[in-house]
Amino acid sequence: MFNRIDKTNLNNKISRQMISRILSEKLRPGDKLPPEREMAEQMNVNRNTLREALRKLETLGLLSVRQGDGIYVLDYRDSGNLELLKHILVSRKENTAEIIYDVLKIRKLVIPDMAAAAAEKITDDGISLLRRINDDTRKSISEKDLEIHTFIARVSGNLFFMILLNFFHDIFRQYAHLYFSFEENRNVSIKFHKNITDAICRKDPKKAKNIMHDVLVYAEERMIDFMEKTDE
Amino acid sequence: MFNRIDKTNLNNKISRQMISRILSEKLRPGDKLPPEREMAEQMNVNRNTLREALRKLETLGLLSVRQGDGIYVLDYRDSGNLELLKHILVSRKENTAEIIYDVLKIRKLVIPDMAAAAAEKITDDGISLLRRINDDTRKSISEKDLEIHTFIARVSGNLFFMILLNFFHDIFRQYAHLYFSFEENRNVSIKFHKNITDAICRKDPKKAKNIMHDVLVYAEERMIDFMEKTDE
DNA sequence: CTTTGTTATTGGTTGAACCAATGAACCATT
DNA sequence: AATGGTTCATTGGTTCAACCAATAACAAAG
Repeated sequence: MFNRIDKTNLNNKISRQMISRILSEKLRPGDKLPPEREMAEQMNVNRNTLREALRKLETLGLLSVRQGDGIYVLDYRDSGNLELLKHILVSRKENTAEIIYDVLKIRKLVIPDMAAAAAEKITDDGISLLRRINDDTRKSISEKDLEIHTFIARVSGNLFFMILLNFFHDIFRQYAHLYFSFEENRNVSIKFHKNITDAICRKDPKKAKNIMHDVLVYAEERMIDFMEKTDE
Repeated sequence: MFNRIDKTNLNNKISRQMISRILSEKLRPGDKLPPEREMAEQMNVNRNTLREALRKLETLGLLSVRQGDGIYVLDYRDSGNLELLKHILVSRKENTAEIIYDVLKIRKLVIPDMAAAAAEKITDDGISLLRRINDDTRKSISEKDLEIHTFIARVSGNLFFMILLNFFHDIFRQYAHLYFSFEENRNVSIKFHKNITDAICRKDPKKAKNIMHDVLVYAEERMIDFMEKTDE
């Protein structure tokens, strides 16, 4: 009904401005920023507030802050992290599609093996839990999909899988509603939930991997359809 | 001769302490932290300094900070990112080996496809550049190895590959010196550099992928040897 | 030319004050 | 009873001014 009011904090605005300066290459790797006191004055904010923003950029791998020396811009291709990739997707509208394709490609590469690992490691308790999640009829398909994937990630026992899955969910969250609004996609998911649950509970890594791979290929195709349509 | 003096910044120490409290589950997901003023007093640091640390934890996906309400601990399995994984590896010594295995597994899954993508996308300019890097005799094998991988990542054109490669380098940096101290490993790398360069320059994605996969399997085995030895 | 000391610059930390969002309690209207 | 309005204490957000500490650049000494 109503749009969300933008209540982002000041230090958030500062960091977003600086990130966009770096991603748009107005600030280039190796560049030395003005002293904190000077930058704060230029932006008309307090130095402490600016420093909180700097700490964030530092954590994102965009800046190197050296006491007594100064603040330098890093090459995000060398030091950037996944958190940064999210920022790029919301700030740079031009290459969105290209980056999404790249992310889809790696998702297709990684997540099937996550399902295989889960099928290898699942315990009897895990099996009954997974079946219960799958049989639960109260939740929407979209919610159930998220829940099943998250559960599989945890069963895989590999923290790296969990982190990557979270990342993919963050990236594709905005498209989920669109995707599940089509009945055909919903039906594919219902079938997928049943099949992947069976494969994992039967401890069949190969089958789990194949099932996961197939559904990702399907989702990728739908995704590309969306992107091409919104391009027009 | 002398040990390095710990010159880490105060806000760094604060964030490390808080991270370790969360990872050791003294602070659990959903827990509400004391007010900033109170925490600052407990730690005997200034509130502004504490806030810089909080900003970092927030960026790492460990905390949710809400004005007027309070600060809450998030479940890092839901919201953590790769940067956090590095922190875990330096702070939690117990599961180091387990996490390293997990990382090795995903590296083996992803990086071969990066080589394949590079072989598909490389241009004539790229080919001559890669050959020049490979023929350069001034650099150490370790340096050249890093340079070749980084170049392949850039040629792949996939920012996600670059970020993951950086992550892997960060993780394994400390082991690189040990690895390249063995002549056998150095010889494997020399051969690998030659072969992967040839495959990519001949635009043979399949071969590039296989070569990359094989060398990662070899490195993984050596890595596991190291880990088992240091365990004893 | 190298080493050592000095100094200006720049990030790091501090304390106190005030602003702004939130939630809880209470009240008034319906 | 249920809903909306008001108030207030709590808590994060921002600002200001001052001082501490690391670094680089330069000068001085050898």
